[in-house]
This record gives sequence, structure tokens and C-alpha cells, in this order.
Amino acid sequence: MTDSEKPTLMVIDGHSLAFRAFYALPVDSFMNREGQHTNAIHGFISMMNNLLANEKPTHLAVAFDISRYSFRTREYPEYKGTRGETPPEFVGQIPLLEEALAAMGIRTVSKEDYEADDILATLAHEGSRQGFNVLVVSGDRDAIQMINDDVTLLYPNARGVSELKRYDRDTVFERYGIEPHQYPDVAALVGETSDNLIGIDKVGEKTAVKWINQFGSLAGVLEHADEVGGVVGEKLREQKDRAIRNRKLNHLLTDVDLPFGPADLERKPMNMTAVREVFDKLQFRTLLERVLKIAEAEGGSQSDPIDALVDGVATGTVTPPVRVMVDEELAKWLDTQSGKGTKPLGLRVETAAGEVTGLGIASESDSAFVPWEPGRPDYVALEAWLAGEAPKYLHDSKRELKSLQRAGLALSGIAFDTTLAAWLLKPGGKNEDLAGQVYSHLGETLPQADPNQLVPETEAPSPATEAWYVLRLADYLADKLDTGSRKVLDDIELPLVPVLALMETTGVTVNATLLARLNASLTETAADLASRSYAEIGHEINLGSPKQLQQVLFEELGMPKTRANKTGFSTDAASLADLQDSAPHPFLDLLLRHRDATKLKQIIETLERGISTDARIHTTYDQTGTSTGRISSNDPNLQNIPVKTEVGREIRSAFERGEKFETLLTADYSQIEMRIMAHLSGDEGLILAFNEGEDLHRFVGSRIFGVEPAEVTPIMRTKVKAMSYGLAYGLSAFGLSKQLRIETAEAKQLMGDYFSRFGAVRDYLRNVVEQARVDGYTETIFGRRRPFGDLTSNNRVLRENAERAALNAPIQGSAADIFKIAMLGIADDLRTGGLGSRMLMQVHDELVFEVAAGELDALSAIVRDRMGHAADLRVPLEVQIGTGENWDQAAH
DNA sequence: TCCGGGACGTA
DNA sequence: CGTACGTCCCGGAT
Repeated sequence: MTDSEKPTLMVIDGHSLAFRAFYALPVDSFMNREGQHTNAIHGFISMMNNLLANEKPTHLAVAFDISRYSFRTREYPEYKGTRGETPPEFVGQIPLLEEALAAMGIRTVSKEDYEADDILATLAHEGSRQGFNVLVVSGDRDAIQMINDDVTLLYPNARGVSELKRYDRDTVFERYGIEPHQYPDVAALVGETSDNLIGIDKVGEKTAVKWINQFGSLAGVLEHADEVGGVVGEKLREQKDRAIRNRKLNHLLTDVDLPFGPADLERKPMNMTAVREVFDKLQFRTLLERVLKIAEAEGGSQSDPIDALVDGVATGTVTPPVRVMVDEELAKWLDTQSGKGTKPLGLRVETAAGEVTGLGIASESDSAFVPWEPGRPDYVALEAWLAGEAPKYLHDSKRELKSLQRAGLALSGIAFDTTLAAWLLKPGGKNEDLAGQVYSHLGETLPQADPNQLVPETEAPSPATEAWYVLRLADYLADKLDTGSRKVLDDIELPLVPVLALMETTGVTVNATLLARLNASLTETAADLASRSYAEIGHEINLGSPKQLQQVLFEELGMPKTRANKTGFSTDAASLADLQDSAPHPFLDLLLRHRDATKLKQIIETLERGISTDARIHTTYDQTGTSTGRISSNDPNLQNIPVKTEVGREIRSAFERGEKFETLLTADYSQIEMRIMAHLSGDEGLILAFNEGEDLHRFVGSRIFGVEPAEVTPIMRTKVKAMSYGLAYGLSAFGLSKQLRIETAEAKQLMGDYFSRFGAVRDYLRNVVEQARVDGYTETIFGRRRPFGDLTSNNRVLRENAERAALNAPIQGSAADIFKIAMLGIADDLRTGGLGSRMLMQVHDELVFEVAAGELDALSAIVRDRMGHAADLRVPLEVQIGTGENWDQAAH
């Protein structure tokens, strides 16, 4: 067998390489959105990619130390004792690195009481005996002893891990003048500073090598110690115990008992979904591409997920044959499938350019494709089935419903939605399309037509087959849902689908003329502010460029440095306000006002782009857009329309009632999150406050400051308000002091006083986090769960972020539940009451309606009732209602 | 052309 | 060193 025919076993010392990477790459430049440092992971994976591409190992493992303690530290406690505390920025990266490697199909190994190098040596030894080419990748010089004719060492150079130097017998001899197996003898004499192993005084590499060559080995040297003359000879005789101890410690074990051998380390295919997920979390975009490329190259010969994507449905799965059905056959089939006691059917809508072109309908054993052409009379049965209550399982049902609606088809009986179910199970995860869900949940692959190819190599699956997969996914997901989540799905999310769809198609009238006028005026304002800004600093810059602003503020004007961010120093509004205090300059105010004007301009322009031909804006609500249970809005986002400033409210006033409608009506909950806190914490003081119906902040203020409610000053009220709201977010005394621009001590005092009066609130907030740490998730009043993993993380930033999110989740989430329940009730009443008024917008705790002529009182009653009774809490739910020609007027 | 970061609008 | 979002622009990478 020639070398090139031998399999290649690659074994890597994970810790030493990751550590090298950590110091080679700037720690501050590699951080993901959660504040997790990633430089070591990045460097390591980058090196890994190079190794995979260049060395093409057939067998591979990465070894990690479990701890810094091993049998060596037991024998010699000072071993590696010079190493300081592992930097905290490094520690948290190892588990993530292991996760990334696992996704890449790379095995990681470690063993209690042994160092990674021992595992490497054992595997190298075995591999060499079993006929492998062995590549050892390690940043530890002790690894040199493993080198022989079959074993090569790849050792990082001083610059990090991007370049690895190859050491084989010849290179070692050139470099040290000895055989690799003699290296530990040399090292024992010289010592190894990094391991805290002191050598013989006065003996350096040269002397040690000379002796070893002269006497063959350390044993030989010690035997002939008497023959060595001079001061070094004396030292050798005096300190030979050091050398003996060093030699004992730097000997790597080649017989560690491992539960597998080299042959078991054959490379596994990458799990592309997992790779994408992990790399996405780490925000490694370029690396992801490189990994994908490598996976593709590797996938060429063997069957792995990459090939499976091309080859179609994974072997072992038998999809029912697709029957094309129309006319009587379809009617008959639907009849037999959807009678009493029959199971739900999977439904999938096929569209091209937004138009429905066909439907897939599937049972467990049967799948039908129904080509769709509008107006065919023989679709009566289909239309009746779609519009009826017969249960249907869908993927992304709101989208499907809207597609059908555009084709003039009504859809009812949405009994399961795999998108919603997957979201409820993992509300922080990303939305996957059907093929993605099939892959990640069922481990199978749906063939995907490549949209970039005119003649696709692979044919897209029939909607009928897709519908069949929807059924299977639904079974799988339903099984994973706990009863609480299932109830949320059945009682809240699924019924909400048609309600949201209706709001989207209804849209809201926007006065384009008014927006255009506002835009023009803001354009002037912005231009004026810009030129005055330039005059202040003596030249023109792009005021929208934080980078150029930094140049002006901190270099040209020499202002004191603000809060640091990744690109330098912050120029956000809070920082600029601070600067106005410490280094007043007219430029600052002009800049802020310019920002304000351009921001509003942008919002207006985004809205203008969103106006449809019916003069209305149709947003899209994303029912799975948040981790807490809220709905998000996009294209355009109607949940962030300005309200706080005068000009902002002018934008709101462009949202008008539709022509045939009497007025707009807005309804919102007052202080719903605080009420939920009162309910959940059971704090008698807070509950009393709400039941008395008194101004909450005034009530709380009087308790905290020990004055009569009437004596609570506006300043006191502001402080109390900020704190009350902040509590539900996990606000710290420091954060409170910054927000209110008061001393930290005062903020501390304020919080202390608050908690001494409303102690149950503190107990509750604490308890939420503790419970979540135990359970691994938080739960809303209605059983909606949000999982948390990082509550037990060793990384402080991650852990504390998770803690704040966890304490907020039940509060924000319960409010979302309550609000959705209210929406369902209102939609129900509107429908059954046959009202012409319409629900238009949802902004978390506010609803906007269009009131049909003569329905104001009826609608108000419905809204008040449904919102006020959406949940049975220990405090009342207060609803505020306002009306007006436009959204601004309707506010209260 | 794409994408991350900064900034900022809302609840 | 306050939760939850979406969108814009800039500037560097591609």
C-alpha cells in the first residue's frame, strides 16, 4: 500500500489550538449579537476549514482537556502552574466550538484525568500501527515526540493558527538535530517554561542536544553525568532529579483507554441545517460559505445530506403516489376523506407569481393534486370543502389563506399550522419553509427546484406530496407540544390566523397628500439644519454617517469620548446629550434636530412606498415574529409609527378613516404589563392601587416618598413611572440613574424604597428567574412557553441577558396572550353581529378600528367588553377608547 | 450587491 | 448596566 492509498487520520488538540486562535485574533472584533465572544471559535473553524480542504482527512477527531487538572497535576501540583486564570472571554467559547464541530460532523473527545495530548498520542500510536497516515495538529511542543514515519505534526507558527508548519522526522532533525522520540529527553533537560517545568540550570537547547547525541538518551546522560565537566556538569549532577521529573511529566501516554479506535473516527457528513444554525448564531457568514463549499466538495462521492438534496427524498420514505384529480373523482374523494370521524387532511397551495395554480391535498395514504383554473364549475365540492369546517393541516396557513382568498376561495377549518407549532416550540428560532422543516424535524429532504436554473435539474415536489409532508410534520410537532402550548395553539394562535389575514387585506387608509406635504416640509427643515451644521464645523460631511461624525466630534472638535462601540465611540442621542453638558457646542443640537427630521422623512417615505392602489396600506403581521408571543408587523411596520413628538403625530394624522366609514376608533389597555405584574406577584399594595382606580404612579409615589397622593410632585411621578416600567425589563440601579440622569445612589435608594413597599414584586421577579433556571423555560398565564438555555451559562454577559429576558417574558407574553384573546372575541362579535366596522391595526396594546355608520356605540361596547374581560385577573383590565377622523385625533 | 452595525421609531 | 421588535443608512467586503 502506498502512502497515497492509506487513509488519513487527523487528530487535533482542541484547547491548545483554540487558545492560540484566541490570542491571534482581536477579542473585541469577534462578538455575536448576544455579546458572546467568538474569536477563538472563528480562528479555530477557519483553521479547520483549511485542514479539511488541504489535507482531506478520512478520519478525524478533536481532543479537549476536560479541566486543567490531570494525573500530572496530582503527581506534580506545580505542573502548568505558571498559567494564569483562563481569560473569561475564552472559557465560554469552548462549548460553542464543540457545538459547531458537532454540526460539522467532527467528533470531539476528552477523558477525565488525561490531557488532550495523551489522547492524541494514543490515537496517533494506534493509527500508525493500523496503517493510517497520521496528522497530529497541536500547539504543544511535547507533541513532537509522536512524530515517526507515519506521523506528521502540524504546528502553528508564531502568528497564530492560520499557517501550520509541517514537522516530520527530517524537519525535526534539521531543526533540533535529534530524532523526534528524543525530543522529550532534550526538553526534560532544558525545561519547559509554559508547563512550569524548570530544567537544569545553564543547560539550553544546544547543550541538551549535544549531550543526547553523545549519550543517546536522557538515561545515558544521567548514567554518564560524572563525565561531564565544568559548571554545567556540576549542575547536572546536582539537579538531575529535575530532569527525571520533567521526563516523567512530558512523556505522553500512548495507551489511554478509549472507547473507540482510529477506524471509528471516519468522517461523518455535515449536518447542514445544524451548521447553518450554529454559524448563524455565531454570525460567521464568510466561514459558513467556506464550510458549505467544503461540504459540497466532500459530498461529491458519498451519500450525505448534500447529495440527498439533489437525489430527492431520502431512501426509506415512501410518499403516496400523486393522483391528479378533478371533477367527480375529486368530489367523491373529498367526500370519503372528510366525512364524520375521518382524519384531517394536509393542504398545500401552489402559486406562480402570486396566482394559485393548484392545490395539494393529502391523507396519510393518499395524495391528490388539483390543478386550479378559476371559474371551473366542477370545483363546487372543493370550494365547499375549503370553506367548510373540515379540519385542514397547513404550513404557514395565513399565507395560504391569503393566496386562496386572492383566487376567490374561502378557507376555514385551519386545525394545525406547522409554522405556528414550530414557533411555539422554539419561539426564538428562525422560520423555516416547508422543506426546511422536513429536513430539520423529519431528517428527510424535499427536492427543491433551483430557481436559478431555467431547466431545473431537480423537479419540485408536487403540492400533493408537500401536503402529505405537512401531515407528517403536524404529527411530529403535535407530539412535541406540551398541553399548555397546545392550548395556546388551538385556542389563541390558530383562531387568530383568519383575524390577522382579514386585517391585512383590509388595510388602512393613508392620506398620501398629507404625507407628501409633510415630507416636503421636512426636506426643507433637514436641508436648513444640514447647512447650519456645516457652518458650525466649517465643512460638509454626511450627517448620517456615524464614522464621519466621530471624526468631527472627537478629533476636530476634541470632545470627550463617549460610550465605546464596535466602530469607535457612540454618537447616539443619549451620548450627544451628555456631550451637550460636558462640551456644549451648537453643532450638537443642530445634529440632533437633523437626525430627527431625516428619521421622520424616512418613515414617511417608507409609508408612501407601502400605499397600495386602494390608497390603503396593507401591512403583514408576523405571527411568529417574536420570542415572547407578541405579533410583529412589517412591509411596512405599522407598529412603530411616531407618536411622541408633535411632528411625529402629524404622521399619525395621515392614517384616516375609510371614505364610507364614520370615524376611527382606538382602544388600548392602560398599564397592562403593570397589572399583570400585580396579578402574578400578588402584591397586595399594587393590587390595591389598581382596584382603587387611582393614578398608579401617584399611588406608588405616595407610598415610596411617604407623602399624600396629592403631594406627589411631577418629578416624583416621573421617577416612579420610569422605575415601575423598568422593573419588568430587569432595570438596574445604574440603568435607572442613567435614564433619569440622577446619581446612582439616588437610584439605588429609589429602588430600595420601592421594593420595601412592594416586596412581593421583587420576590416574584426573583422567583421567575429561579424557576426558569430549574425548568429551562418561562410560562405565561395561558401556558405559552419560552425556553432559556443561557440562565446557567458561565458567561456572565449571556447569563445576565437571559435573566432579564426571562423575567420579562411572562409579563410581556401574558399581555400578548390577553390581547390576542381580546382580538378573537372582538372579531367574533363583529362577525356574528354582522357589523360593518373593521379591525385595522394592532400595536401591541392598542387596536384601531374603522367604525361603520351608526355602529359607534355597538362597537365601543363590544371592544370594551371583550378587552375588559379577556382575562380574569386580580386587578381590573382598564380599557381606554377614543374616536376621531384620524389616528392622531382618535388617540386620547 | 450583500451584510453587519449604528441609530431610532414603537409598545 | 432595560424587554420586545423592523427599517433606514453607511461603509466595508464581495
